[in-house]
Amino acid sequence: MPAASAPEPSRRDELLAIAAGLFAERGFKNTTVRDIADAAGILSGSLYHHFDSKESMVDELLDTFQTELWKKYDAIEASDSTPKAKLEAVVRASFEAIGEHHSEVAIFQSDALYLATFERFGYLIERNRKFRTLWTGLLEQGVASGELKADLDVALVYRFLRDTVWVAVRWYRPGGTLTPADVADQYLTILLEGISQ
Amino acid sequence: MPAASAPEPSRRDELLAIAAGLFAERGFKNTTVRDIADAAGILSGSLYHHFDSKESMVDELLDTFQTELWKKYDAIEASDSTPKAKLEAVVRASFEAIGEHHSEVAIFQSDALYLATFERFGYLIERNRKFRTLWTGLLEQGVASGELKADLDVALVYRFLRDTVWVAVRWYRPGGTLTPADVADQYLTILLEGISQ
DNA sequence: GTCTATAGTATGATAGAC
DNA sequence: GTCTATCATACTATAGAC
Repeated sequence: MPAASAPEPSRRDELLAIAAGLFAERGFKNTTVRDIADAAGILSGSLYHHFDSKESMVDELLDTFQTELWKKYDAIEASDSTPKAKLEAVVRASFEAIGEHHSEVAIFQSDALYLATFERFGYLIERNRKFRTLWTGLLEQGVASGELKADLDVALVYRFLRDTVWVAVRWYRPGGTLTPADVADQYLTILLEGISQ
Repeated sequence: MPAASAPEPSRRDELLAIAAGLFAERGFKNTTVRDIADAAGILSGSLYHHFDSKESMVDELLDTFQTELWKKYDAIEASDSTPKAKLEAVVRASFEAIGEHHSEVAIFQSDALYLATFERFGYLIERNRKFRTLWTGLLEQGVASGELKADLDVALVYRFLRDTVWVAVRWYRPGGTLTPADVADQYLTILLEGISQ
């Protein structure tokens, strides 16, 4: 019976984590099943005992991560904070996701556009729409409530905000001196107050 | 004799432009030489009359674009504006580059990290270093001159600014209603003043 | 759960005719 | 400048032994 505090990862989970690291580092298409098998110390054919295909590996990674993220988003949306506070909360939750699911976010940033061209990954497009609806909604409510500037171009600020948050996965390294909360604080300060003296 | 106002593109230039569009749209690795040839209406073997390899195509695209961009950066750096004005100018020049060399910027954003692992593309790493030196230098000078907030974390603001500018290539479409100058204006306003009321 | 062995395909690139 | 034809290699995936 494994200790409750450290559930033993199954071999399958280990392999998936190895694949995630490689996909994140060099891209889905640039990672071969042989690369994954090599990194795991087995032969490529053995991978197919655990997974149907290379695609199903990345599918499982992205779906699991997004499901978890949306639990947090839904809770924030359902809370009774002000629009601005909700916006800050979803930004913080997103930076936390970069800290906790670094590989998955990196894969999503690099390969989602390509993967979304296959029917199998159609859910990526649907989730993207839902994401935009949530974030632009909060911006619009913030403008309406007077917490944000009245003359904002919401569509443009949305893209600015979205990109600013997720692109941080390119340089942020979990386990360094900066916590996700630190980065979120600084990003929100810049976004809300600007850098001008 | 071709008209001076519209120099005829050579067949080679046409092929390079076709390759650029495909690389930008689906990534370097996801684009095959057959894809490029198909799009040009020729067979893949014929491409090798014009280019040594697929790599040399992307090499030429990135190098040409970066050389041109650095002419602008160097001129801005050498001007006698204030640090803040120089910073605004390099941001504007970068958005202009997204407008004028959309495919090249997109390729750079998607594939530079992967390509830089080959010696042939070592210049990408060197240029990246030069870029960071220029931008962080301007931020530091802006803080020193009192134009920017004194308590800025320059390294973090640099990454924020850099990513915010270049990642716009993902959604910006040249020829739409927004000019690069429009986008630059809005981005700079957010960056300098923030979105808080 | 992993290995051996291999099928089937896609890919970058080349040689020589037209 | 393009085509025909093809090579050599790399890739995903499968079948069956251990």
